[in-house]
Amino acid sequence: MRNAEFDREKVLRSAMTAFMDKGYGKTSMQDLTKATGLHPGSIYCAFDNKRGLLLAALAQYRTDRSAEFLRFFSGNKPVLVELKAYLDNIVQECISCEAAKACLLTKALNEMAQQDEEVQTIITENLANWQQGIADVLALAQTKGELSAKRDSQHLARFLVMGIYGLRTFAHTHPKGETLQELADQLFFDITA
Amino acid sequence: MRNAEFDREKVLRSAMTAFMDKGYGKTSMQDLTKATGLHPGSIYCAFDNKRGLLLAALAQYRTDRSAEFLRFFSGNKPVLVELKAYLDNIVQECISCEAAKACLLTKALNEMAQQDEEVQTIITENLANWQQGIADVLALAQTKGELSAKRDSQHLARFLVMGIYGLRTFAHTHPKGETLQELADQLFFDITA
DNA sequence: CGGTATCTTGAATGAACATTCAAGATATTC
DNA sequence: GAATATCTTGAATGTTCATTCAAGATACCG
Repeated sequence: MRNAEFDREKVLRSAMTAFMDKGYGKTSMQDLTKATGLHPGSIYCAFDNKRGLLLAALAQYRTDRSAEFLRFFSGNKPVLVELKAYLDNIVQECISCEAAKACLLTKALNEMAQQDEEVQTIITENLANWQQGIADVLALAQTKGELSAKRDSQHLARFLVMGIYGLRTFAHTHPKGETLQELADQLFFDITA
Repeated sequence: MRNAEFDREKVLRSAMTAFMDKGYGKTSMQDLTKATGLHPGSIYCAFDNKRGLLLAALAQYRTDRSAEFLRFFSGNKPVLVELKAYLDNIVQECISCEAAKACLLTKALNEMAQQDEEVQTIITENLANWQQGIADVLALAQTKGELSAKRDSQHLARFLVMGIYGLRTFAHTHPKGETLQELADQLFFDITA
């Protein structure tokens, strides 16, 4: 008997980064062996193939992002304050990482659209899950009286999610930080005012 | 002497569609010969290589989109009515085409980010040009008194463009038409109210 | 109508790639 | 410490792809 030597989470996070840098298609197996430190045989043993590694990386991404979400919405501060911090963090991500690294889900979604139905389904479910998280947060803000209950929280969540998608695409064309922050502020205002 | 036999515009539009369907990387030369009806040699003769064909297709896309823009903003109706029709048309595009086909520029931008600086520059310029077109339209609406001049037209244009980017990404996850229309309506309201 | 410049054709080329697999290494068990 | 089950290694494999090029076809000119 003998156990695998590599740290699965570390490997998956390296793979995530590689996929976010170049996209799935242009990330070669050689890139992945360099990024993960694993040899081809090990990758095929552990994840079946390149696509399997993508699926595993997507699962890890979901886990990591969920944990991050819970950290931001711990309930220690007013919901809207937490939401503002969450948005500001997204802006920082867009500025600091080289733009492309913004979100594995949307990056892969753009690339895989109409090509790999299973991957697309997984990504769509993850994004729907995230959107529901946002809707729950907004509904909580409404019951706490921080946010007007006039507009449906699901409706607001859809608009906010759309805005965040747009913000990330906008960041590709406009690496200037202040513009992104201004847009995020406007988005927050339109949702909460 | 002898002239080329193919119709350049038709060829470029076929190439555009092919690139929008599969993305640049996954569109093989075989796909392109099938889509354009040209043999490899002819493509290389006319456009140097696959990348040259992409550049030519991007130029054609810009031309086509500019013409479409002018058609929508001809000045026959109130600016805001024209703008609403323009947005509704984008929604229809997202619904009817298989989502991926939404916009060659953003699709290519997502794919090429951090990889082909020249292509990225061309795309960014095209998008900036489009954004300025929107800003001009909004400024016109302000001088005509259709739109409050309280918010800067450049600021409004950025927000609208961000929204449209987001709408297109949202369409990938949510092919349902009414949701997209609702989002577009909300976006129009937030800009004009 | 013949000559020629240019275009078209599609098989050939070489590079890059995902994947496989047999040999080597090493932890665990008895 | 020997046996063995499992993991690691990385060169080999076969495929796919962008690109080339020489032969063939065709329009234009004199």
